[in-house]
Parts: sequence; C-alpha cells; structure tokens
Amino acid sequence: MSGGRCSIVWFRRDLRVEDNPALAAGVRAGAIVAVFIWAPEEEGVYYPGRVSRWWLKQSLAHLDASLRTLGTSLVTKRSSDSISSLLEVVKSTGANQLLFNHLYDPISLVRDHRAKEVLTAQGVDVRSFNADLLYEPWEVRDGEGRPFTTFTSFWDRCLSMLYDPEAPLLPPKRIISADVSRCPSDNLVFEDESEKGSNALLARAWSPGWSNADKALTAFINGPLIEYSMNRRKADSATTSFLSPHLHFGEVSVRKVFHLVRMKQVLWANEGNKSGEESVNLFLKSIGLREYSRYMSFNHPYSHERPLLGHLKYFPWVVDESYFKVWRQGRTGYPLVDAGMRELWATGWLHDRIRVVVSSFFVKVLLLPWRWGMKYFWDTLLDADLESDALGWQYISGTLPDGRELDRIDNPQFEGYKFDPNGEYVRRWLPELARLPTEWIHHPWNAPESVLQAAGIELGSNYPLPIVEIDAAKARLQEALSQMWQHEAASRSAIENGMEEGLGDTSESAPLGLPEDTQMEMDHEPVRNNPVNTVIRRYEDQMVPSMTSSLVRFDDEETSIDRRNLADDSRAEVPINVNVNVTEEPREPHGHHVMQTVRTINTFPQFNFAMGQRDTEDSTAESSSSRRERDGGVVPVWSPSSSNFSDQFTGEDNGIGTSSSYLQRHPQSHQLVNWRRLSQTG
DNA sequence: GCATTGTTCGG
DNA sequence: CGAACAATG
Repeated sequence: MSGGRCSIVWFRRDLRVEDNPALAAGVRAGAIVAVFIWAPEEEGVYYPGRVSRWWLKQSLAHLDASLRTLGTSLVTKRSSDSISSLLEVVKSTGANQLLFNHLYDPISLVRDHRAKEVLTAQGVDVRSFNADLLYEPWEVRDGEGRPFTTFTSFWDRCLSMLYDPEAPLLPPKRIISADVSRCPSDNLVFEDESEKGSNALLARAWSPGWSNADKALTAFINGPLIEYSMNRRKADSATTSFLSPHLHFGEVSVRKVFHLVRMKQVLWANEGNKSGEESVNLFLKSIGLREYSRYMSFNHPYSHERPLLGHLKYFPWVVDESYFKVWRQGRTGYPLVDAGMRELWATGWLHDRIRVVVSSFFVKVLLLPWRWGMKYFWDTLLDADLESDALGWQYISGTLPDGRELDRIDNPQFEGYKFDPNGEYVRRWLPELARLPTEWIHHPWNAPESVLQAAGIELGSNYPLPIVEIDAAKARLQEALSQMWQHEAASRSAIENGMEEGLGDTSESAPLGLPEDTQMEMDHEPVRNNPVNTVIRRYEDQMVPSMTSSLVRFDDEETSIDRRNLADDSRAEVPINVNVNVTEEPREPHGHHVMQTVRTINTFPQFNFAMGQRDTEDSTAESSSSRRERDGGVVPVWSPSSSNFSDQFTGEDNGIGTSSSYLQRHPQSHQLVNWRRLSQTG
C-alpha cells in the first residue's frame, strides 16, 4: 500500500525505531523523510543543560545509524523556528504528509498545534500519535469526565482502564527513503570546547541510543526488578532501572516497559512471589508518576513555574544567592545533602531518594524558591525532564493536593541513617569525611574533637558546620508559614473589600531568569464538568494535544468571552512571548522585577474570573485579580487557557473523590500547609 | 496472644 | 491527617 505518499517523520523526543507510531505510519504510507530539528531557542530558559545535550547528540547518532541500516538517514536542521524548518523540508522534498508523536510540555503543546495549523494550511496532511504514554491525558478522566487531581486516583484509573495500553510496534523491516538530495542536513553543535572534557567521562557510565535503552530495560527486568521493593531505600545501590534518560528522549517506549514488566508480574504472581509482585507495583508506580507528570502538564500548563496550590505565592522565600551557591557546591554541612549535590555535579545523576533529600532541604531548610532548584536540576541532570521535575518539586514544596506537607522537615541526619547506614555513599562523594567513623558520618558536628582530629577534619575549615541548625530551620519555617498565611488572609480580605490590588505578594521574584510566580488563584470555581466535550477519538486520530484542544471544553461553558481572541492568543503568540521575555534579568533586592508584561495578559484579563466563584461579584474579582497580575509585573503567560486548568485545585465542591469530605473535616489553620485547609479558607 | 499506644510515612 | 507498622504491656 505504498504509492504517492511522501511523509516527513518529525523526530523529537521519540528517538527510536521500535514502537514508533509516527514512523510506522510513514513506512506504511510510502517514502519517508526522517527529520530532527534542533531549535533550542524555542525552549526559552529551558535550553538543555550540558549533559542533556551530550545525551541527545549520542542518541541522534545512534538513531541515524539505525535508520541507515533500514534504508534512509536522519536529516538534521538547525533552526530558531521549527515550523519554518518543516516548511522548508516540505518544499525541498515534496513531502505531502507530516507525522509526529505527541509531547505534552507547554511549549510543545503550543508549537505542535501551530505546526499542524500551518502545515495543514499548506495542503500537508498532518497526523500525530501517542508514543510517550500508556494513555493520552484526555483518556483518563473521572466518572464525570474531569481530570483527576491526585496521583493515586489517576493511577488507579490507569491500571483499571477497560482497554490495555497499545501493544508495542515492531521496528520497520525496511524504509523507503524519499529523495532528500535537495534537503541538506545542518551540522548540529551540541557541545562547546569547554564542555568536551567533562562530557568525555559520561560515555563511561552511559550508553545513549534506543538499542542500548532496550538492553538496559532487559537487564533491569531480569535483574534488579525483583528486588526493587527491598532495595529502594538505599541511596547507593545500583537497583534502579536507570531508564529515565532513555525514557526522556523516547529511546524506549513506556508501553514496552509496561508490557514486559507486567508479564514478569504475572509470572511472579503465579509463583507466589509476593515481593516480586510488590516490586513490580512499586516500579510501575514510578512509571505512573512519569505519566502523571505529562498529565499534569497537559491539564495545568503552568505547573513548571507556578505552584498548583496558590498559597505558596505568599511564601517569604529567602532570596539568597549565597545559600544557593552553598547548596550547589555541596557545602551545607549536612553530609547526605552534600554528597548528593557533589554526585549530581560530577555525574548528572542522583538516586530518586537523594533527589528528595536535597530538594526538600533546599525548600524547607534553606527556604530558597523551588524554581531555582528546579532550574539547577534542569541544567545538571542527565535525565532532566521538565514535566517530571516540575512534578517532583511541586511535590516537595507542598503545592500538590497529595504532595508532602510543607511544615515537615526531614532531617538529613536521620535520612542518612536510613538511606546510607554505613556511610559509604557519603564517603564516596565527600573525601574530606572519608576517615570519619560511621557513627559520626551523618552528624560530624556531634563528634568528639579527638575523633575529628583523627579523621583529619576541622569543622568550619575543611568541612563546614551546618549552614542552618535543624531546630532553627524548623522555627524559621514555621515563621515563614505563618507569614504566608497572614499575607494570604490579608490579601484575600483586601480583595473581598474591593481593593484593587490585594496586597503585594512576597512571592518569588524572577531570579535566574525564571519567570515570576504569580497567580494560581485559589478562589476560582472549577466548572469543567462537561464530559460531552471530552475528546474521545480513535487512536490514530488527528488530535494534537494542545492548549486549544483542551479549550474546547470550557468554550462551551464560557459565554462571556471572545473565544476567537482567546484561541488565537494561545496558539500563535505564546511561545514567542516566552522566549522573548524569559531571559536573564538582573535581580533586584526586594524581588520587584521589571520585566516586560506579556501581551496575552492584557488581551485576556477576564478569563479567570468568568469561571470564577459564584458568590463573588464577578466584576470585582475580575478587576482586582487581573490588576494584581499586571502589577506583579512579571507574568509570562503563554496561554490564557492554562490558568483555567488549575482552578480545579481550588474549589471546594468540585467533588474530587474523597477530597470534599476532607474539606469538611479540617478547620482552617495557620499552622499547617495543607490544601484541604486552604480550600476552606475561601 | 492480642489489644493498646507510639512511630513512621505517605506521590 | 490516617493507614500501616512497631513496640509494649
């Protein structure tokens, strides 16, 4: 069934030939132009870090080699605008079809939607596929057609869907190459000279590329998987799957992972191997978290820069560059934290447990704004992944409905006992502590002077004293929380009294070039209970996940706004705005940031409030809140639609499973950061 | 042995 | 907070 079709297969983060639906569709239809476009400027501040680029380079080479054995090769383009590059490829090859697999980060959502529009307008047939998830975000909904708001409910549903995730596709046997003689490849540069030395080391530990990913998967399933539940508490052990960078670049399909792992589970269940079965459940949960991160990103496109629960915008972050630096360098005086940070710097890798330790320390002990930490992870992690990392940091920061509570400080000393009982991990990464006996390895500040001397340690000199005592940290955190609640309450009452601005928030400024964290309004009613419009289509349909595809749903409910305007805004302009505005800005002392206000805000002020609470006069809410947003000064918004998707967290009677009963039960308090309480404050 | 209280931990 | 688990009597 070949014929006249010539398809561009646009590779992005699906760098594999196996179980690649876009590629498979192209092969089925006829000739293929395989394209990769390197347009990092489109990513704005999320320009990939050094190790991430190193991985990408290897992975592309690997993919190209595979494609060559199948009969074609990878065309590479350097671009500042993916869509114009696609148009060029269309022109130079005569392709009449564009095929790609879905992505769910906010920038891709907008760009891909536009790609589809633009190319379709040029007469190109555009098709897109799910290659990254077990189920598309819009397939997983509660009984009333709304997205789930807690991981557990989400994952339960995924595991009990009436249909299984698609079975993985085999790699094509042969590919018919289109004529690309007039479509030259650009040489892509992923590292500069200064980076080469550091990168050379990476190759010793990692082998990017889809067939290596496949080997890693097999090795994991036949090895560490069965012990996964026993070993997961150790900082050090090589018991994790090490699949995350492979998964990030789509070198291996989660569907394949899922199916293979499930088969093992069935096997072990039949053998009565309880712990093996449990191991699979735990491992699948981590796969589920990855799914959930995409789900959240799709439903809440702001989630990588705004807390999902709005109270955090009143949190008095300590905007202290020197703390930040100490953390990065692994000189906090807490051995487990420092070991983790040194490992991260040296290898681009951290065990999940240690990620939680260091990020939790960052947020709760140092009180630094979580997005700084997230950005640092982005820059340094080999498996840096915007959606997963945003979810992780939000979890740590207590801004997810089912995340950790913010007022609980984990003591790195005790975590050390748990995750690194023999101190091996600390000794490996902190040579200056290598001679300290295990008894003191996680709290050298308590060690007798003689012990320290024998170990060659002089605290405050060759290893620091704790930068903040844990008791002091607890007090500081409590103080910060009570300030946060006061601000929150004052601001709310100011708004209710009709003051235009509420109170200026104390929120994170926009350091490190990151956008200011502003509204995630607490007081908007979620009104998305319209299952009818939930997009349900067949698997190979034309649906591109995009802001606008989600917009469909509230369009119907929302009569007071100019829809065309809204949609236009969210599509074309947004990504450009992001790139333009989110650049490094000098930070000012008190977090007052001057940054260009993004156009979309002004063109679309009324959006939030049209959905807004029923018991508040619309106009009031409208003006105050939109004003605040502007006054905040720094609000890169790439789609007005996005805020819409977060208000479900804020409502009281949106019937999210058990949550409403929780709501009834817990009275408001200024002590606890807890979404249930928060929701009651409305 | 089992009910009771304390502790840990949770996506 | 509440569930699960541990220590305790």
